[in-house]
Amino acid sequence: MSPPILKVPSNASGTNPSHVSMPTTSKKRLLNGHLKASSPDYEVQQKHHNDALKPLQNNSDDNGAPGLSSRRPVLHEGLAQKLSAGKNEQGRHKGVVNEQKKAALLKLRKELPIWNHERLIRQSLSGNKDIMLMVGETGSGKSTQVPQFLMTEPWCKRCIAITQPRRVAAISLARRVADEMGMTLGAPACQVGYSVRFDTSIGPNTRIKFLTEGMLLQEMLRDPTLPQYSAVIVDEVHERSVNVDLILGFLRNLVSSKRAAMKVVVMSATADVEGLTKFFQDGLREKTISNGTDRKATKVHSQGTSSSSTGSAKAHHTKDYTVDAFSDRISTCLIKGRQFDVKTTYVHEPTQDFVEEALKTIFRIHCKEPLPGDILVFLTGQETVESLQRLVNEYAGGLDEKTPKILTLPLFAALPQIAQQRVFDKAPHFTRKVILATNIAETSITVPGIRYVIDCGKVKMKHFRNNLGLESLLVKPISMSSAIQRQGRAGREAPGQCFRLYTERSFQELQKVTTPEILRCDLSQALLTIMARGVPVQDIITFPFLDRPSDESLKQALTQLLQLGALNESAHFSHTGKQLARLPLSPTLGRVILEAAKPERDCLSEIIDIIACLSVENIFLNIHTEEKKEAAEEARRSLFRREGDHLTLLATIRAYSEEQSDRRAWSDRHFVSHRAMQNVIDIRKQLRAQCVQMKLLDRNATEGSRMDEDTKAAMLQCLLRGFATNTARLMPDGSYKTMVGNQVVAIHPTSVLFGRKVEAIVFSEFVFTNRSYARGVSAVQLSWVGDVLAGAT
DNA sequence: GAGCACTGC
Repeated sequence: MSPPILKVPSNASGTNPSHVSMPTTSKKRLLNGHLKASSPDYEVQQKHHNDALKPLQNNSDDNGAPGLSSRRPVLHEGLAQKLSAGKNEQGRHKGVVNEQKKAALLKLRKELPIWNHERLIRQSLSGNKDIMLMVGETGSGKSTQVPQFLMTEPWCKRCIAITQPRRVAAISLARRVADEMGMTLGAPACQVGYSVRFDTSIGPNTRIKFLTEGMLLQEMLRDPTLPQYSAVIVDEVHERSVNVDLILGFLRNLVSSKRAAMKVVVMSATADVEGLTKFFQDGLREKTISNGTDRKATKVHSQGTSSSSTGSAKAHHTKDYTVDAFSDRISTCLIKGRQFDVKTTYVHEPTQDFVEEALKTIFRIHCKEPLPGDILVFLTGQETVESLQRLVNEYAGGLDEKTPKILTLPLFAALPQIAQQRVFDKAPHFTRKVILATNIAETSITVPGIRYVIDCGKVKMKHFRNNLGLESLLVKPISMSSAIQRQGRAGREAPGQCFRLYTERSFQELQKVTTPEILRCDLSQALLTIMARGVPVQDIITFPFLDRPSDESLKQALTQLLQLGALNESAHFSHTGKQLARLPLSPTLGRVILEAAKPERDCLSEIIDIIACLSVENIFLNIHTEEKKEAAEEARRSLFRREGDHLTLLATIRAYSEEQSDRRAWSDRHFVSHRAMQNVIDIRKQLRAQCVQMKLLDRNATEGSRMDEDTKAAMLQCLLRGFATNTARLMPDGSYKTMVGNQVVAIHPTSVLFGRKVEAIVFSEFVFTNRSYARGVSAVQLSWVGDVLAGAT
């Protein structure tokens, strides 16, 4: 196998590429065993980590997290070090470096707003005080300092867990805290570790463990009481992911049940403190009252009114709990952040076209305000980003020579990493950077150098419609907290300005906080998560949701789980349900896996490959230009299968796997996303391991390679079992109508079956834009659909 | 003949 070519990111602004040292990279590639190390994402990580001696200077968020997200696994420094030659000397050297780092960092730590609160924070969790709610504004240092304050407390005998919504944040926080403690992340002696999907660095001495929310939930599957931890710190709660809501519910039960000695810290940037306090007080109160009284009645009393209103829990709770005997077990802590003033202006009249308004505002700022000071524009999606970019570039051509130049930089998730990285490069001389971003810049990526923010006031958001059972993406007004978050991006390094492309009146009318995800998504996976961690079906109604989803959406999710067999006929959580919960997949995709493992189907290896493809974003690149479109069609022809998109995916992953020399070049040739394919390979590996562990797959089973007629039929029937309700039949007029609900649905133009007429189809995705579309489509026999529908109901 | 924000196991 010839080594892949190492691509050093090159760009016009002349960034020093010296952070990519060839020996290290080759070493990592050897250790990883395949092509991963040559991915540009890895280089980004290196760059940040080598900057450890000058922390908080760039790209560092509140947490010290690098701003750019990377999905690629990182190898542990400790392991790499052990395998390198002359390790003793290097180890000593490392020790000196560690001490130097530690000393340099201590100076910076002492300047953090949180530093003077150490005693108070320790006291807040001493004795019988179990819960602390902490509001720490951006830049307060809470994520890095609080675990270090607490780890030496007498009650802290075991590990401290601290959860993060994103992988990069967990990894870079761990690295930062290890540096502050003078340790080497990944070395056996290190007291700091992390755990994220596909990548773990935990040693025998780990005392502080950063992990993603999903990972903590995964650990609860083994033991819901989390006996390995003395404390759990839940960070970034204001983002209100489904997982964080579930974790808070479990932790409330845990603390109030007192089954385990457990301290809980809830941290947030803009928390609704009253709502959270009330939430945990209710838990403690409920437990006390339920001693000897009617448990059910108490539970209904304490949370029955929490309806699906979009606001926080605050609105429902009034005077009866304000003075509470349990409040001494809960403390609150407010830490000021480090934020410069941001002057905010509004438009006087509501605007029709925010792209045009943004264009005007950009040039108004550019011509009036001196350098330095880059502009960050918040837009809704790729399309608005690209059209504004065209406009700005067009107008920038007409600027006179005395005015600084403009460099426009797009920023959205679908953009290749190498292009995302450009927002971190220093602007060329006499040039102002204008970053055109989606919501990715609100939470995931912190762009340095921003003094001006332009906020269109809109966001693209997913909504789940219960009655139709489908999700759609809609452009919606942002919430007030989101507007404040965007505004704050202008004041990270110096006083800044924020231009809101909406009126002050519209701002006042915005929803206070963003509707939590749990109120607008399909709940089947969340319910599966809850039940697999020991909550019986009938107790779901009393699960402590911070915001309770509507009965209707709960019922819909239960119906879905019943159809998939996660609940048996007597509505108890079944063995199938337990198995589905162990798979890192949606319940429907999981069900397809379980079906494929049945002896009469016997196509698990093949199905795992297909499911791995379905659980990443599109593996085929979108083509924009006409000539490329033809080239892409030609190149992909060998991969297409007439049976439909699922077998096409299987053919693609197989061709990719068989490519031994240069998979990146293969991907480029076939207009396939190399990044997505690397992800597919990781997921396939994880799914195979999980299936082996669950005794569904033989350890020595070969990778999916069969494509005979019987296997093909078996695969499609497995897909049908998971997607029984995503089926449609051909009507005499040539349209397709769903078997359940009799709705018209069209095959999406990106499907290989587009324009074809087959008697019936099964599809893995249903999207609603201008009309209803089926995406991920395969042709099936009508009789099969009849069978599966009869069987499932 | 379409047009998809962002995470995570």
